[in-house]
Amino acid sequence: MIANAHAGPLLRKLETIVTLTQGERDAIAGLPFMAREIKAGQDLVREHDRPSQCCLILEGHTFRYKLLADGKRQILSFHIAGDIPDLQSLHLRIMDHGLATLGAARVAFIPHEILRPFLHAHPRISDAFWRDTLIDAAIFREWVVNVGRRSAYSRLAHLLCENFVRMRAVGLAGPGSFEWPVTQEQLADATGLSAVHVNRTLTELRDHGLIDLARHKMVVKDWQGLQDAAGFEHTYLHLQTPPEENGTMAS
Amino acid sequence: MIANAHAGPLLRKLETIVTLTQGERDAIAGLPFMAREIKAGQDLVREHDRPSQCCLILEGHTFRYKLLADGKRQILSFHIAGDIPDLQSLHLRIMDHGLATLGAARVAFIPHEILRPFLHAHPRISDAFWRDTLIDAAIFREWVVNVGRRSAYSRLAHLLCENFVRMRAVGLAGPGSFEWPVTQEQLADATGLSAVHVNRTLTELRDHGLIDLARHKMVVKDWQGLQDAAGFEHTYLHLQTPPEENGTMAS
DNA sequence: CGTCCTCCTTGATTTATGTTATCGCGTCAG
DNA sequence: CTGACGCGATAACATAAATCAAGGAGGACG
Repeated sequence: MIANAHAGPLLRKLETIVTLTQGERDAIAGLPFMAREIKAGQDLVREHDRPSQCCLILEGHTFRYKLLADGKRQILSFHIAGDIPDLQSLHLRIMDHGLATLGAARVAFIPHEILRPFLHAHPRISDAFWRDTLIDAAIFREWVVNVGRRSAYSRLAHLLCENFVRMRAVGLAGPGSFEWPVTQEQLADATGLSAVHVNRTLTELRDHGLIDLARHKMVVKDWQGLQDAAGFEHTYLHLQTPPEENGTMAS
Repeated sequence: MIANAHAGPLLRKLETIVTLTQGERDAIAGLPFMAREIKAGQDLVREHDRPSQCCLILEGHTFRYKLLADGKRQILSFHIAGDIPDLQSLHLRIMDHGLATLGAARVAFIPHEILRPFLHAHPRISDAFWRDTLIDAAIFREWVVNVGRRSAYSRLAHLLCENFVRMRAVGLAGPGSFEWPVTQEQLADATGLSAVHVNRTLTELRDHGLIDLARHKMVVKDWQGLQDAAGFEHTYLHLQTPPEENGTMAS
């Protein structure tokens, strides 16, 4: 039994990266998590902040974003329970982007001055975090490809594939669906499209029988078809256990 | 005097991230660099490779890219002397993208089995590398914004700003110009535009008196104007010494 | 139980950018 | 010298996606 219930999501996440010893698990459970409930659409960190702590998502969905001078927004990534989206603030003083909640979320804040010596004392966990930030970067690269070179249709399909696989990897998605409190405007900001065009394209994906997305629930109706539409290959996610062996429905 | 002339670019790069001790400098100079000349347009690593070494750029320009099934290409980043673009291969087995030369280049290959214990023995250098990969990720984020939300005009201007600042930071650009053996097709693949439109937009930037780009030389004629056109802010590059104090021309 | 407010939907029109095609120039191999 | 080739420049035309505009559905809340 772990001492700290809040450690659950982080442990689950880290176990997808490295196999932890019991000592390491205990050490993580011993960290002082200060949990807080955050409402939907709230900023956790803002661009240009100089945070002195990191945010561990315990429950719910968050996203990173940047705003342009003319008010346009670009969403950079989506994050789920077990993620520490601003881990980088340990090494980079100034936030170059914001972090906000999608729906309501539960978040634990961990002070840098705790995390730094902790990682120093546990080099394997430190390596796991390094590996995680490298996977983060790999996902950013794929997003560059997505917004740079794919059609609206493939682009949206690709985003849906990615989220499905990532959520399944940590057990947060059922065999063919997952909860996702995202609006079409947010999908637009994640794909570099307009909200209107996201609506039209989503309708198209629905009409082709690939997905169903309504009332914060995403249903994957034709997983192979969705991957084909997206040109999705999971390599860039660098999963320890590929989706097929991971419970994602075969067909 | 350093023992190994090949270590120069890497030392210069690392010094922009941390201040090294003499012992650390000597240790780096003691690494066994196997230098090789590579012609223009050659692959250094391919997508899906499982490299057992990292590439240190000693001289010249390289870029990372991905190919899509339909033959489209997206360039993900440009790299210069001192960079180790595939450092991530230390932690992520499979390459999720390729690495190729722009013009002719000189490259040193360093085996993983040398680099791993080396970083273990020199935690401050290891931290510097971690910080560098985090800055890499920050640049990818800005590229997502660039291709996702900026007009062709701003987008191209932004790419030029970024390269100018990055090259100045390591002393590879003069006060208002730098060598850059890039073709318009490559600029297109980096910005998610078509080569034809890059040509048009470049002409526009030239006509506005912001830049001049010909015969592999990029001249910044109106640095402030170029930044304004791009909406460029250097924050995301996380430089130790900001451009102004860094020798970039004031006007 | 109605009313506000978000979010979704759909249609008409515009526009930025892509596509296709052609031409000129410089370089380089034979 | 000359032909081939890669690259840059331009023009004509095509189109994906943005923008503008108006409803409509469903929750939240008094």
